[in-house]
Amino acid sequence: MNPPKTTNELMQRCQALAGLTLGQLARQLGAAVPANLKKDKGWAGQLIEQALGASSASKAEPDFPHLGIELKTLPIDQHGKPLESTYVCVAPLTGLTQQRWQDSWVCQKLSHVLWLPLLAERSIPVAERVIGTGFLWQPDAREMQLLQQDWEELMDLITLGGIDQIRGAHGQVLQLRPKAANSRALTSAYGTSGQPIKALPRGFYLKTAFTQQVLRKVFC
DNA sequence: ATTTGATCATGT
DNA sequence: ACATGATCAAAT
Repeated sequence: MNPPKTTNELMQRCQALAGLTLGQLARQLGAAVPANLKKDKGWAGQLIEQALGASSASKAEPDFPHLGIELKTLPIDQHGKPLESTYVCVAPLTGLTQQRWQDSWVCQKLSHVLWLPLLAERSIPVAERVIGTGFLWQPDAREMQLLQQDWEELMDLITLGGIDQIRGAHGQVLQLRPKAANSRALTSAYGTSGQPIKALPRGFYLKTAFTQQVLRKVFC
């Protein structure tokens, strides 16, 4: 699929997907549907990227560079409640330490998101899971402030060497969790005295309560 | 090893 | 029941 040239074109393609099951979409694209997502956790997201013409899979860029839009699927239950926290990006444990919030990876990624809800209760077979109505979102002033607050708190802990004290429970809307192949993976970080150490790579995630509010604003 | 896409599955 | 911590696959 070629990349959409305009936001309008992107949203039209998105509309065309609403109501389809993953099985129907996979058949259109000639893709096989896995029996479960245990070993294909990103399958649905990548299928939808392909359907919409996202051009930068596996690159550190927005999904639609020309439009500056990031695509995120959002697994929900039948009541519209997010089933999972939403992965945003990896956390820089070294390097860009004096970064301002406005320049941060998190802020840039979240500044323009195309959310695509996906009815994905685990009791529903993968092929029968239904694609919802996608919508464009930009954080309002209140949401932006909550995100910035949590980001600054977490970045302080990282730069002050508190990486191994950070747990998922930190932060109101944004949390820091492991993001690695397994718990033995290591990357560079700062220790409690500022010395270089090796630590488990982390990523930023949006908590479900936050994404639920985003959905409510749009559908209520 | 990193960054993309996330969901799994156990502990609380 | 739910969130936290752990994990899987592909591309680079």
